[in-house]
Amino acid sequence: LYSPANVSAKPTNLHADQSRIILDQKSMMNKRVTIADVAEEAGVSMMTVSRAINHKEGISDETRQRILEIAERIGYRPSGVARALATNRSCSLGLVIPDVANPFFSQIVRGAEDLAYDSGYNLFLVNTAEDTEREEAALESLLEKHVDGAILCSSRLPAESLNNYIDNFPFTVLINREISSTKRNCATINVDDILGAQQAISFFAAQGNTLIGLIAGPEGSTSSQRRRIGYQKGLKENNFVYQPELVINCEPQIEGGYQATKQLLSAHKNLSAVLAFNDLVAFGVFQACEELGKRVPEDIAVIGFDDIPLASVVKPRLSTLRTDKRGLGRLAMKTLIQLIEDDEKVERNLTIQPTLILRESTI
Amino acid sequence: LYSPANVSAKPTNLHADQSRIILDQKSMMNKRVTIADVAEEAGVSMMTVSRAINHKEGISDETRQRILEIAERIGYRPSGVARALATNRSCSLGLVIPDVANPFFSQIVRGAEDLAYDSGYNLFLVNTAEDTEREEAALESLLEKHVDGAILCSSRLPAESLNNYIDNFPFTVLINREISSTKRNCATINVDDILGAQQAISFFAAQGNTLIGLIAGPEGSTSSQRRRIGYQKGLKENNFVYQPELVINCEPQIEGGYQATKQLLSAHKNLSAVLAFNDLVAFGVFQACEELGKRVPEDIAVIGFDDIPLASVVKPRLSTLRTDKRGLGRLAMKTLIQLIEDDEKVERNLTIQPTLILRESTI
DNA sequence: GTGAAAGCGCTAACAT
DNA sequence: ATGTTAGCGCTTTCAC
Repeated sequence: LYSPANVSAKPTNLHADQSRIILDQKSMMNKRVTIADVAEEAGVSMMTVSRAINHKEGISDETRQRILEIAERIGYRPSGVARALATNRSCSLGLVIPDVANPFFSQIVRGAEDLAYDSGYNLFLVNTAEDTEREEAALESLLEKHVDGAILCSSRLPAESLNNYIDNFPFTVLINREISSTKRNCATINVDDILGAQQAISFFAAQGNTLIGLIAGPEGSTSSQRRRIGYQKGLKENNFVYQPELVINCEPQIEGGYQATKQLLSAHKNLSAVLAFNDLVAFGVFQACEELGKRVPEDIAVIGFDDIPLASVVKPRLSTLRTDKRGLGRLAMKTLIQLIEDDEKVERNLTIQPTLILRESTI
Repeated sequence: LYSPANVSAKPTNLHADQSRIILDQKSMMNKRVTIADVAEEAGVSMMTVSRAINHKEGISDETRQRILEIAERIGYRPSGVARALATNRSCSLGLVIPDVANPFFSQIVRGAEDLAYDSGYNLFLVNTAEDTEREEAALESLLEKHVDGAILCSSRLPAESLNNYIDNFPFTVLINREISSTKRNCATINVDDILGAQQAISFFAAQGNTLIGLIAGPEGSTSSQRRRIGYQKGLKENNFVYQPELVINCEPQIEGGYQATKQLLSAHKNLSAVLAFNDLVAFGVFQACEELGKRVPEDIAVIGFDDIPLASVVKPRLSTLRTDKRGLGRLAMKTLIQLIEDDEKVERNLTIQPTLILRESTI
């Protein structure tokens, strides 16, 4: 029955055949190849396999090599789920934004995902659609998914609720949102809207404009409020009088800018410059000017905010305050990963500066 | 020491106090509140708790209610990781696209994520950056994460590799990519690029154009190949001669279209119409035309593909073959979920038609 | 350098 | 209607 000849004849093949049978059975039953399978095939314990695949020490190079080859051969793939349960680290992160379809946010997503990928994390993406309930539901689901951290972009959550979630997540990074007290597990990154608006106004002033309007976007938005403050500071800086009637709120899309501009221009026909809440609103300004027979930039100079990709494509090409959106996404992700990796010296409150890009909508 | 009086005096409070101590200890040690804590607090077995929180039957409404309240009170949150390990279902899905920053894909993402959210799934988003290695790495990571299914968008993977991944994922939906053999765990959704391109060419022909160029996008892309076929069919249909030198490949962004157009126009100065691979490429065509002093549409008519939001905003407004991107994303997600939920009658090969939208870039 | 045992938090299958 | 047992696939801790 058991002859030495048989065994020594083709031991490897026998072994391989046997394992193939086992693996075939596994695949029949739709079962994963596990660390136990690798261990059995290699004739070592599961621990040794674990050490090999995780590149931990305390194992000879020779056995590691052998185990790695076997793992490869029998099609072993580690289970992130099991690993997450055992280690309490999922290597998944959350990114919560209002709307990926908005080019401003999609650029942020791209920057964040790039870095997450480079760092070995996967990214859960969630859209809130500016809906608080949906945002809370999303955060709950991320909490259940055991994410190692999350980036929240332009969160509309009330302060109390937001604080509560920050406490529940291991780590969070907030984009364009401030919190009252500094927390060890939370960092914020804000675009310096005030400075940006100031720059625009100063530029307008230097060009000899005296009557400068602001199409201010949605009243409730933090960015809108900050841009209005910058507008006021810019006027003061240049010794102009702040006239509230030259400021008008609107929806942050093209149509909003169009309506607001028509209203503003009908009341102030000698307006010579307009700062728009964002680039889309600025496109609305263009439309209204065209309709009213005002030339841009000869009659009216226009500056937008954000520099979305098509700002440089529309006619006239739009001058705007550029935010490096992809860089912002990368920075947020870098900060999050630093927090996770317990980097002591990571800055908790970052500000990034927009850059004034001059194109054809200003002289 | 132990007097019945003490016990009966305020049993509930004692219990509550005790549990609070336990929970405080837990939170001190940064431990999760588990199903076992709820079970202990409620004085039932873990199974009963499990049944309660999962709304399974075989439990009285009364106990379910009581357990749910306790769970809520002590801050229990189910562990998706543990559940995934036990059930072999993660409630996570993967979405693999070339680039979220591209408005075509970001709209698809939005549609897909909306439906995933409604259906109780979370979505891992991955960008491939048109890089095959990165795509494979992404798929590997999704496999490790135990996703219940994945949507692959415009995959550049060689057929063999793609087939292999399809076999390894529980379910996949392919967008804009075909496979040789129908598989039970895979569906495909394709935009009818051929028909779209044909329509465009026929329209150009009807307008009296005789020399029509194609800025064809990336050579490896399926869409590019199909659009080229449609271009050829369209020419043939209208009795034009196919001249390969009027077709030029490029990167699928503005810059690519710009470069390609400059090249094409310098060699063929009498070109009177251009079909662009997508809207971004078409914007690049605009830029090049402007630089070369060609008016659109008077000197050159342009049609794009996709109809991204700003196609209707640029000047001139771009005529284009519209795809309902958000609808496509929703359809892909719906199909994936149907596959997962073992819907027998789900169609494995879907095609959606683009619509020719005429604006100002054509006469 | 390697292995055995226990456990992460949950649920399927089988009791009762 | 509720409880018990035995995992899911991996890592941690301690032993050798």
